[in-house]
Amino acid sequence: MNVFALFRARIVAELEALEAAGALAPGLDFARVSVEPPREASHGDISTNAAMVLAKPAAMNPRALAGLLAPRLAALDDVTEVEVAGPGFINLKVADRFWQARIADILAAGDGYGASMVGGGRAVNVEYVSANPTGPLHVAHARGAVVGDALASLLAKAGYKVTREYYINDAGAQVDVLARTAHLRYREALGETIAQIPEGFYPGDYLKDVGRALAARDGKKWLGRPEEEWLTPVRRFAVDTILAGIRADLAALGIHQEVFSSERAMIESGGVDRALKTLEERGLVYIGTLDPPKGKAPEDWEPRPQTLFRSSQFGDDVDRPLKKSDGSWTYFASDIAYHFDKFRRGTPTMIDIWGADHAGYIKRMQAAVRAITGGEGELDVKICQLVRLLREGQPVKMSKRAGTFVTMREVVEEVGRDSVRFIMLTRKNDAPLDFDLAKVLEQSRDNPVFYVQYAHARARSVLRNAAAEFPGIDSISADLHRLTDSGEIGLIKLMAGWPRIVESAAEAHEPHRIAFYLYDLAAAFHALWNRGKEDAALRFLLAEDPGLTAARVAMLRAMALTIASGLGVFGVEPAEEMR
RNA sequence: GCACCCGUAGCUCAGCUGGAUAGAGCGCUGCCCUCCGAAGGCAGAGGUCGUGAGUUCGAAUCUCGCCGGGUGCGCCA
Repeated sequence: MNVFALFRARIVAELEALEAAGALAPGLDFARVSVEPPREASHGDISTNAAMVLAKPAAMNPRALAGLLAPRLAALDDVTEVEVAGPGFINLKVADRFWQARIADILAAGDGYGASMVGGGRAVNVEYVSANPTGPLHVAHARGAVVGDALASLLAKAGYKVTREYYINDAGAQVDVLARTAHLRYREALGETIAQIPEGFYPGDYLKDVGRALAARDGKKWLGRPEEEWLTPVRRFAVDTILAGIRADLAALGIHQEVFSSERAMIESGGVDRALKTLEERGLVYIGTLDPPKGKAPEDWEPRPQTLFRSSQFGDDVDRPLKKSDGSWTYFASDIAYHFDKFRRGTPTMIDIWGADHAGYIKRMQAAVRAITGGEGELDVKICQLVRLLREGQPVKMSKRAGTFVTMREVVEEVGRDSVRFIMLTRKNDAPLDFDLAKVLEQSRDNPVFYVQYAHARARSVLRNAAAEFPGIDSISADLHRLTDSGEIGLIKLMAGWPRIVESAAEAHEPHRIAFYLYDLAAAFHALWNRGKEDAALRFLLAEDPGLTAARVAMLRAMALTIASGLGVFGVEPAEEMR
């Protein structure tokens, strides 16, 4: 239950009653009425801007309107105090008994606590990673992988019907380069000496394995044969092999996408022709010549007529080419077809997770989606900025050219998948991220992974002690009204805010908010714990007061469940104890 | 040249889609371990939210112009 949504409904009901009574002008739009926790705790538990946003349309002074509404809100169940503050805020204080009762809700919901139906079962497609099948995943891919996966889980928790998808770019020139390199390594595996990998080939050692595997499967079948004969089968073999490795890398991070879409398969089944025909029917395709990019004109620039898409009609800066000068489709063309395909599969809402270098591509893709779906489809693109890999504050050297880049797998093996997943979500997706391999293993408040896990482990530790020292303790039927300390009520209020966090983070497509929420929740819990050191009456387990102990055990169970629920969205296993 | 992203405490970053006196961590200063895990906690100092206008009851948040940093810019994907 989102308590703010609950109170919003109650407040709107009172506004409607005022309308019915003729105290307010009829036909007011309540859409802008928000009900939120005030930033300052001293302002109460719940705050609404209703009087301020309705003042103008109601032709009233905001404070006068607030004066009309406030007494009605004061009469609501569980409301103990109402004040009109500042320019017209109405602040409510809510009775402890209301908060105490939330513990029972959380225990009933279990680690699914926070699940919501705001998504209404609407279909969403989240496409992420989609790295070229030309090599193993490296750390930068891990960010997109984790962000996409967590966003998908978050949307599912908020009541959307989510498809997790990976787009295989197996049709471009890069997979031909892959095939040629694999063939070279294959010759090497069969005894030829390859002095140096030529320019324009993939230098990474990982392709030696592909060459050996091909030799093992096909023997000398492709030796001394012209490229036309082996290119297609070798390419297929190499792509399949690399892709299997990528899937294994993703599995090591705990990521399992249910749909893997092949660009090549889509092209071969006529998907691009179908999509372009649709655009043509809408009159959005023409032959034209583009201006050279200003300031950075390529040396070999010469104007050429091309098949263009009128993306500028849909918010893009210029029209974009659909065909290369040799008449073949551009990547953009197949990407349009791919998004059209996702749309036709029944997901008008699409989210793509892209790397930083693709930022300049967003406008044209969104333009294309709007155009080809007749405005029914919607594309949101989340850009994941670079990950700077550090160790003790010093940059870890990476060089993709040399083929010695740091793979995702190495990082997962060094620090563990849970740490990788959590750290990747501690920044907004569009902010660069520092990932310090030493810090994530540090046991200090400075390391959010540890800090949040520690809170969970501490709570579980107390619960284990409770089971040992109070056999048969019954936290389910505990008298929750015994939880009256301000720290306890404060912790419960934070826990009660979790469903709202889920809903707002899901709607904003911002899973990182959960990381900050969990950190705040952990901080409140650690603070409460420490107060038990100064004041023995605040310790959770009290031999002389089994009733209060039972209530506190219920609260701790709820705390652990809330953290587990949040970590669940991240795909992180909550720790039972720290080692 | 154009487009997109970013500019918040000495450093690293939050800021709930426009709300009230802008918040954390690190670092600095001073405290709290006979006691459920001190791997933690409490308190203090530290800010013209890059800058100048605009929009309105109200701007770190929205709009426009500058300044600074990053990324990208037909026939790569």
